[in-house]
Amino acid sequence: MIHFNRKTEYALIAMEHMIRKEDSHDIGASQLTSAREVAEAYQVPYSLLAKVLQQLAGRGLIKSVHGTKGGYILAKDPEEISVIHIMEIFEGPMALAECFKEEKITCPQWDGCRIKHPLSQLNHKIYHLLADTSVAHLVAGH
Amino acid sequence: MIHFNRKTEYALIAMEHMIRKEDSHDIGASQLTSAREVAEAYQVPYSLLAKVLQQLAGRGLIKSVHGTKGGYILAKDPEEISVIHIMEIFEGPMALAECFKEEKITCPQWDGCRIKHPLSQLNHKIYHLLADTSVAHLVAGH
DNA sequence: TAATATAGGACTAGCATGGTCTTATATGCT
DNA sequence: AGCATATAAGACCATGCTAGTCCTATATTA
Ligand code: SF4
Ligand code: SF4
Repeated sequence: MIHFNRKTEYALIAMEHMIRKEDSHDIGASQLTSAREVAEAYQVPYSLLAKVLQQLAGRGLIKSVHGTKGGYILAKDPEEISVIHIMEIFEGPMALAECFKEEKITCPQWDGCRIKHPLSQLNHKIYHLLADTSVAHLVAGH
Repeated sequence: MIHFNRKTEYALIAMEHMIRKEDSHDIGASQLTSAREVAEAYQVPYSLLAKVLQQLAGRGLIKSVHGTKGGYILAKDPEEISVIHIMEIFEGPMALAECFKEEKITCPQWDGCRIKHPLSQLNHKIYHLLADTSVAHLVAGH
């Protein structure tokens, strides 16, 4: 089926939260966002969210700060981060059909398959929809 | 992740096969297509394909003929059958996020969730891509 | 009556998802 | 120094879905 898994959604929720926080320009307020802060604000399981943020940090999308008063902060322009980028971190390469993401073809139907080319076109259209939507678009008013 | 499951692919393969057969206008050749014929032509597991075709017949997309020399034949204009229609038979309602297909909301994040509206827009765009692609489009040259 | 087709239910191995728990480490505050 | 709190990372697990098999019943033709 076509759907986001929870990790992707939690990542998007957290990113939206951090973008909005940055936009608010609250002088004095820390720009850092901790996993706990997001977990409590949106009722997301803390342990799982923590690892989601760790992965985002590992990919360089956000920067982490250790220790008390630590947390995360955006490391890139949110306009430059696409929804498909987040998705592929948590769900692997997007492919409507298995054969669209494989080096060596494992699908037994491949030889005789006559639908792979038209489906590949659909695949590209959906991919570009997701690639053309940045996480900044998720923030209301953007 | 965003992908078709095998049943959907097998259904699309079978539909494409039947459309092409109908287009060929072979006088004398039976227009009926058996599950075994498709299974052998595309190396699809017969038992599984049989049930896929049964479901398509149950939904009225194809008509079944019992007995020896029986099989299936298209019951509707393939231009009028969308890819999303086939998908939703085998994978349930399409929804990028769970909350897009529920009557009563079960997602714990729903109240505070700020990404559901922008994601819903994405959802509709993808849905219409799939709704605007008919199974007839899958046939080469269409 | 035998062969072959659809109809449909029961069952299962394997895998992905979504989650928890534990430990290690870094940092700020008193 | 010592504690509280933050990230980092791995092990572990319950549940549900996927993709498939197998078996039986029924309809039709030769
Ligand atoms: S070859 Fe055809 S059946 Fe196999 S994965 Fe690609 S599209 Fe699907
Ligand atoms: S409410 Fe938000 S988090 Fe919950 S399913 Fe909908 S989009 Fe996802």
